[in-house]
Amino acid sequence: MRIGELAARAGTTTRTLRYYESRGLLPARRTGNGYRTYDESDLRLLRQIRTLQDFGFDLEETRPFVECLRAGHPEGDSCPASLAVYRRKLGELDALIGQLAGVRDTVARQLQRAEQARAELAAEAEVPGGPEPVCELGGDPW
Amino acid sequence: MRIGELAARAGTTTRTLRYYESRGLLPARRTGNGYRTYDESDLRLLRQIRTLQDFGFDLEETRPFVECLRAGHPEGDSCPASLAVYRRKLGELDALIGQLAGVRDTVARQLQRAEQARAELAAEAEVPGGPEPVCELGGDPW
DNA sequence: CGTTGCCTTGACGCCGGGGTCAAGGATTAC
DNA sequence: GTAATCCTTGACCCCGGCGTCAAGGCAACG
Repeated sequence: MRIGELAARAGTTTRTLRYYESRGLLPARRTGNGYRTYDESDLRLLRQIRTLQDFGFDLEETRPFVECLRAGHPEGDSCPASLAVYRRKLGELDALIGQLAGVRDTVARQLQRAEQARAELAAEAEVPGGPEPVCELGGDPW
Repeated sequence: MRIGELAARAGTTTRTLRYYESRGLLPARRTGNGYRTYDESDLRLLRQIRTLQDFGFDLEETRPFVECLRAGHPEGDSCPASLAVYRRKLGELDALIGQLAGVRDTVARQLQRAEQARAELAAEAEVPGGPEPVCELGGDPW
């Protein structure tokens, strides 16, 4: 099969395939006229790459999986190098998620605070000298 | 104060300040010799920008906060436009965190599966024809 | 006077993962 | 024959947020 068909079957573009080839990730055989030609096993490699890319793996991080498949293993993650990438990625994801969760909470608190401040200003403007801010720690109002 | 001092006091670089100015975010007055000159209020604006940037806000997203401060409000988030950015960012963060959590779980499962497969292969190789895989649903082994 | 150290503008580089021409060759279809 | 698709390589573009020169001006110190 030629590049256009492979691209279509993997749901990507010819440009992407040539890019992968330029990175040494998915080399192609050539026919007499210089056209790239691929077979079903290339489609498997490509699908492996795409799956990992969709997970947010860098292109370089897919390389161990591709090489594992090319070495004849049944799955791209049948090799230690692939497992190592999984583990590293898990760590990165945990770190990133934790960091984002921290930011999320900070932003949520800032929003709360700012909304509260605006509400107080609005109330004060509506009834100038009107309802005092309630003291939530109050005992009996003398 | 001049650009170098402002940069130092905000923990950033002169290049960054010129970049912000080129984006219209932090314009500078000029002295007679063409040097940029800033005052304390500029430092406040800059700190606001930097804080939000550290949270992962795009530069454009800091603009409402800066304009809010420049309009004389006590805080950068004292204006509705800033609150809108907060809310939008919260949504984005939640979506992103959820997505990353999904990927994290998928990767974790893949890792588990792949490790399990390797362990089974190793066991089989160690005692060829040895311990059969246990059938967890078994009744009596006839 | 020279040296050092700040400042100015302008312009290119980087990173990842390709998109998007451009100019030309090969094959197939009619 | 020629039109329509494919294919080839090469090269520039994009994004955001700056880093990093380059070439030259202004100020202060000794």
